Amino acid sequence: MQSKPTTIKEIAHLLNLSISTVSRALHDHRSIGIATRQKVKSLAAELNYEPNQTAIFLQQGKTKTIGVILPELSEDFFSTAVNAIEDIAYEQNYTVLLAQSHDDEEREKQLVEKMKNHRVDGLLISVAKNTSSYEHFEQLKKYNIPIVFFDRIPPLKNIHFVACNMETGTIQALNYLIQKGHRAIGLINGPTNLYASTERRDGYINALLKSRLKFDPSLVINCDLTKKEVELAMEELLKNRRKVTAIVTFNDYVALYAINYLRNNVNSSNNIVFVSYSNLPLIQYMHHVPAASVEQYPYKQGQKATEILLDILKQKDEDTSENEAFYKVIIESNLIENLK
Amino acid sequence: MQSKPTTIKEIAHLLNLSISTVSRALHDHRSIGIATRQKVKSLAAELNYEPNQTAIFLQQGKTKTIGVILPELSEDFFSTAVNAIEDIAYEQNYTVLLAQSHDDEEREKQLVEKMKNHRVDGLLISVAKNTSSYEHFEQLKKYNIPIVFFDRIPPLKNIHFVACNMETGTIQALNYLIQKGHRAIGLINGPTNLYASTERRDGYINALLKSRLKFDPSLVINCDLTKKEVELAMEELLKNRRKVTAIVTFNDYVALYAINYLRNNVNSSNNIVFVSYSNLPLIQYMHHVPAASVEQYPYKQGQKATEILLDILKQKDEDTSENEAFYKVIIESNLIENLK
DNA sequence: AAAATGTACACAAACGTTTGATTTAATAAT
DNA sequence: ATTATTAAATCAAACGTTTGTGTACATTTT
Repeated sequence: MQSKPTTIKEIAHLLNLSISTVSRALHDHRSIGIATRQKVKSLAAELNYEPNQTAIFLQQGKTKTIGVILPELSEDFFSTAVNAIEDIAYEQNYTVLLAQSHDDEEREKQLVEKMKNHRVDGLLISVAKNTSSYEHFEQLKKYNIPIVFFDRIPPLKNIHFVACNMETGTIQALNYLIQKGHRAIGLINGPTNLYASTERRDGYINALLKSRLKFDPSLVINCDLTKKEVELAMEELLKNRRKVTAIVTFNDYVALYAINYLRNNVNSSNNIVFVSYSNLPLIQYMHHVPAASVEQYPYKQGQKATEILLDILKQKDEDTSENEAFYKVIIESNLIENLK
Repeated sequence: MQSKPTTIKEIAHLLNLSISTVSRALHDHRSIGIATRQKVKSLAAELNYEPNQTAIFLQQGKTKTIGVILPELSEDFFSTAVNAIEDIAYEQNYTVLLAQSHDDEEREKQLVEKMKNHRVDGLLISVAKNTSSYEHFEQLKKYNIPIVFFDRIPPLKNIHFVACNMETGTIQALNYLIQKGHRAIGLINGPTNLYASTERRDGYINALLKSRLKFDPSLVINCDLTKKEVELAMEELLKNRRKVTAIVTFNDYVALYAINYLRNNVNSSNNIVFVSYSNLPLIQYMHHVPAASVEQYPYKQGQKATEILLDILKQKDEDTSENEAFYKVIIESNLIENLK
């Protein structure tokens, strides 16, 4: 007995009513008599009627769906963010269409296309590491599909975004290390095209200058965050003419790679202090813990980004006026000491 | 210049062709002259035409979308599984609609409804911890929406599922411990209504019996996997008249809680050996590492489940015949020793 | 030269809704 | 008694596709 789902049409036919009457009855439209309303509703219930959303989507030009494109779901930061996104979306009766770019620009572009074709109402994006052209985002604007970028934001002018201010966190990190007496502090940074890398570098430099310490460019190394390049970076830092006593790493994964590299390749007397970003939940259980982490609040970022997007969508419903204000939310990062 | 998306209709009008001709031209239908095909295609490209999927969905009665409902995205096991699911879905040009039940039966039911209304082609579900009634799943069968359960499967007869055989892994774990000389081995298990709990318990008992050891029920404690209950379980195990020297824990999180409990509440001379499940990626960096973990292959499970679902969908397209075979895929778990 | 075949396109229905405009009948106002 | 008002329901268009059937014309077959 695998009946096709009941339609409004069948109900109409069964009750000798018009389709529109049934539709309105189900929506409690005042122009429908209370008696027929009841008749319709009870028959609908009996037949297990459920509105076909795809039809409604087509009719309304909205899908009550938001697309989410992010680099890697297996990264804790992003899965936590999606967690938040889904929570907020659920509260407001939206659904989440999820896809990962695997940090591949080409795939990212395809996904944007796909999301557009699916007619998502809006998009939440954290851009791929190596994305260097941004037309695929610009295009969506033409179709009036709002995007809110989070965490990894592209260098574009008129966009909505929520991100963490890594500079303040970095300054806190540097101050923390400087205060502990460290002078030769390395920075294993991310790819130069990421804004997050720029922020870390700026914070690094500014903190040094404010403490009247000299900035030594050879202590800052960019890498693509893979294990291999992190190890190369470590190699280079250890070769530096100054003895590096502390290292700031782009994120906890980089810290892991670096710490492991030390354990495996260097006489363990080498007691470098690490400060990292992200503050992964399991970090507190690690062998050699980074002394502190700059917390980036992934849940809060996901939450805020979603709230903004849903807000924009609501405004679009109400206003007709072109709203040209852009949400630019900065969440301040914070240094969190890891108690050992 | 926020033009509404181009439609097939506009193209038709612009070229003085019928809508159907344009549609067919874009699909390279052989009944359309090659000249018009070109004309249509180039104009479509020029106008940035993109088919409106919602219209196609309605027309075809399919959405090329699979729904995924799982308990907690922030759990590593599940985010890894989703990672796999999205990968496979992407390969086959499907999209993923994602939602989490937060282990709440009521929310799970609502989500199933929502997915049904969204007319997902199929569903991938890992059921909530405390789900105890299953009509919401049964209902979907009526509408011919296939479900493939993974990891947390309900006790129903005619269902598709892929799961890990925890019993063999558990037996391996017990044998490993027995061989190391342990005799009083505790088991901190999950809720009794989970099949996964039953499997662990069965494996636990069978391994003991095969080694001609007596099964002591007081060494097996069920809990709801929260930190609090895990600590209560530890308390109870430590109170046991026999001196527990090894503990098998339902998963790595439980192990974490238990190990931390020991660190904080007991004189550290207490050197209990832990064996756990899951094998989280960061486990190798932990302070006090479980000696071994039963790997459940979350990526493989997600992958397999998705492949099965897409397979079923493909069959539905081709055959009309009622296929009443049920996929029941068991992935063997494996004990993996954690080299310290 | 008539009939059969093939080519290139158009017509129109269908998918399941929502919604503005219209109709019908009953009721109230003048 | 006539007109205006209200209530209750219907009609029909629209959303953007796909697809079975129909048609006109040219080409081939006999």
